[in-house]
Amino acid sequence: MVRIVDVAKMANVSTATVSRVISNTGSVKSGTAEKVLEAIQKLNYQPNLLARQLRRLETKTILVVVPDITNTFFSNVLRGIEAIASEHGYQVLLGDTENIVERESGYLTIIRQKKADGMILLTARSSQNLLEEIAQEYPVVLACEYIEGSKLPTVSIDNISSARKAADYLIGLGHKRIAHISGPLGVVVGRDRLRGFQQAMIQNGLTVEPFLVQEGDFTFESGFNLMMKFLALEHPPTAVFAANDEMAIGAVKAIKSKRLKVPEDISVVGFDDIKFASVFEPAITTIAQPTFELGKIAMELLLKLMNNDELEKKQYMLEDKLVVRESCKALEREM
Amino acid sequence: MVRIVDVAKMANVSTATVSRVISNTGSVKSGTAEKVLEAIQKLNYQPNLLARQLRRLETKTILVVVPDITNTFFSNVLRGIEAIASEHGYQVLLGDTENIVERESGYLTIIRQKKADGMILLTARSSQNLLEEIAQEYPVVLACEYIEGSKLPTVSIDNISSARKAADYLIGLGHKRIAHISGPLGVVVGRDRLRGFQQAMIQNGLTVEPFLVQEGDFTFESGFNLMMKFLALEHPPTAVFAANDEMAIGAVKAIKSKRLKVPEDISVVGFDDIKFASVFEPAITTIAQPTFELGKIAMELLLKLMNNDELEKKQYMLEDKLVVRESCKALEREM
DNA sequence: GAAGTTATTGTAACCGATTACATTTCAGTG
DNA sequence: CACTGAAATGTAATCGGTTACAATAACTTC
Repeated sequence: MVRIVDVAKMANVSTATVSRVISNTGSVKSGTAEKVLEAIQKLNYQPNLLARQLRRLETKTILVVVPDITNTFFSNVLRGIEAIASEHGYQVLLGDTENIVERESGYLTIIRQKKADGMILLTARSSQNLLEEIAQEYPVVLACEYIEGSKLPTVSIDNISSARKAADYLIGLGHKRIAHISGPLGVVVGRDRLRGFQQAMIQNGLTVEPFLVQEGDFTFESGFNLMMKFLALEHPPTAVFAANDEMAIGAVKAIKSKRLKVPEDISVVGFDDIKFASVFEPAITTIAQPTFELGKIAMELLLKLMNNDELEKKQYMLEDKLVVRESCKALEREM
Repeated sequence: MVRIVDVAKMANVSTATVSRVISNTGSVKSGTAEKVLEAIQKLNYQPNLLARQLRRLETKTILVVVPDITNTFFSNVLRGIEAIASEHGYQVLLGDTENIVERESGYLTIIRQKKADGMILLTARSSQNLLEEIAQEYPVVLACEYIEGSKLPTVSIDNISSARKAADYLIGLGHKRIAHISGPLGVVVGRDRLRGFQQAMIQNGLTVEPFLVQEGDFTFESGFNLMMKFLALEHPPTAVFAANDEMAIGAVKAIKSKRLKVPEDISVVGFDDIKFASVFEPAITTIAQPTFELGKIAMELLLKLMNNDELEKKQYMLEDKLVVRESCKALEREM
């Protein structure tokens, strides 16, 4: 391995000078700099980052914890994060919890071990205490999911109002028996989207039938299975709001498996606007979150935290929008 | 920040003893160990990994470079890698090139800077020389894509024979005018799948019409656009083999946009078996690669390389299989 | 109880860079 | 030409652990 001393020796200078040339700090005569650069070239020298980082006590790495990297929603947020990160010379270490809660806390220790300068959580399901404790000491930003009553810096959409928007849309189309396939209720987004759904129903004078709210786990399969439950009813709902697109697509598949049609027989609304939502047939009407933007702002926030800059604002709520496609239809007949 | 000396002081021992307790090496009296552990607890001490790694000259981190993390094919391979990696105490640093070739070489320097002990490339599009040079000095494993004539440790399927298998299937169904939407021909997988297609055609006495082979770039959009070109022909092909599922789905969408049906009017075969291939309608007939397994074996290979173990075998070819679903149909009438 | 082992603990060098501080070089000035 | 201040360079401490080696303690054996 080529070390800085090897370069120094070859160029006939001290390691300090080499270091100065590399990092472009301090003053070095142009002649000397040339000699050094030449030696670096010749030896194909690459500074050992571990050593540098140890000395500077920073890693120029941030950790991003994702619940499911397979989901394009998260990978798109990730891209927003990466764009800003690399702009500022930061590398992104990815942690995929695969929806296993325990893995999350595993990743929390990475930051305590100084393998990363900060972290962005796209999932926050582990104990709030642990999280707040870590956030006291290290720069942490929550994106997409937030924790009620917590003062952690957060970037997200307003899941309650978004869900309300989705339900309002169905109600506006004349639907009255509307079912909801929720996300896991142990997770804030799951609860919030349910709450938004309930608010919309109540505000419009509709009742939320307990059986028409079923708890899913954000997977395609759960969407399929829960929809099958609804379909087994004597009077199935005329519309379904699923808490994410994967479950919405699962629901559509279930409906089709019963030889019913979407949207003619049953309308379906999803959430997230994953890539596939527009490709699927029928194309899924859904709530689009500004994924890239979410990632971008989260990273910018984290940069400020790591710099100890003053934050004008700690919680950001971004605008989502309802993307109307083909999976919903106005209710004509009574069921 | 709590350092090892703080623990040592509190427990009234030397740093060496503390270190021994932490890493469970050497002998320490159980009484002393207890004192140390207590101090660690009390101070909430976490060893600084940078320092440890610098001393040990290892990072316990591997780098995985992916062309597109949004593609479930790659994220599934990644899961295989992660499973084995974490089993052995390794962390996975993810690099997403977003299909930009230059980014790949950017990631290559990470390993030279000792930020990772080894790397697995799920894409190998940059200069072969650079790659071989790096591989001389550092542990590198290629997965999914391989480089012709290179002696790098590789795990992949046999793209040529797989593509032949796909084409043979269409030929077996009676198709004669078969088109191919290839991957980028600058990439080995792209070339190999094309070659397999050509071999199958020729072996079955069919001609490969030049216009019926179009070069795509693995995106949904390119599949759509190229299929539109085929559809503009006076005699469109009766079957299409796309070099990946995204393009296959794009092709199906194009076909449907012309009010034609899959598979009744045109049969389509994809490649990779991404999650969505089975959900899409019609469900796409495709070549399934053992993704998890690919990742697993790649990581096992890398572990051996990093350990300087003898490799019994450097190139692994895994079995793929043709998954027959709904997107193909036997040709009945002549077109 | 002395000699010989073995178990336990401590001291200090080391990993490879960065950087505060010290020293040398050099240009400019009176 | 001596003097001054700035520029260029060097020396050595430092980051926070690990570990080779040295020193000490504890235990056997005769």
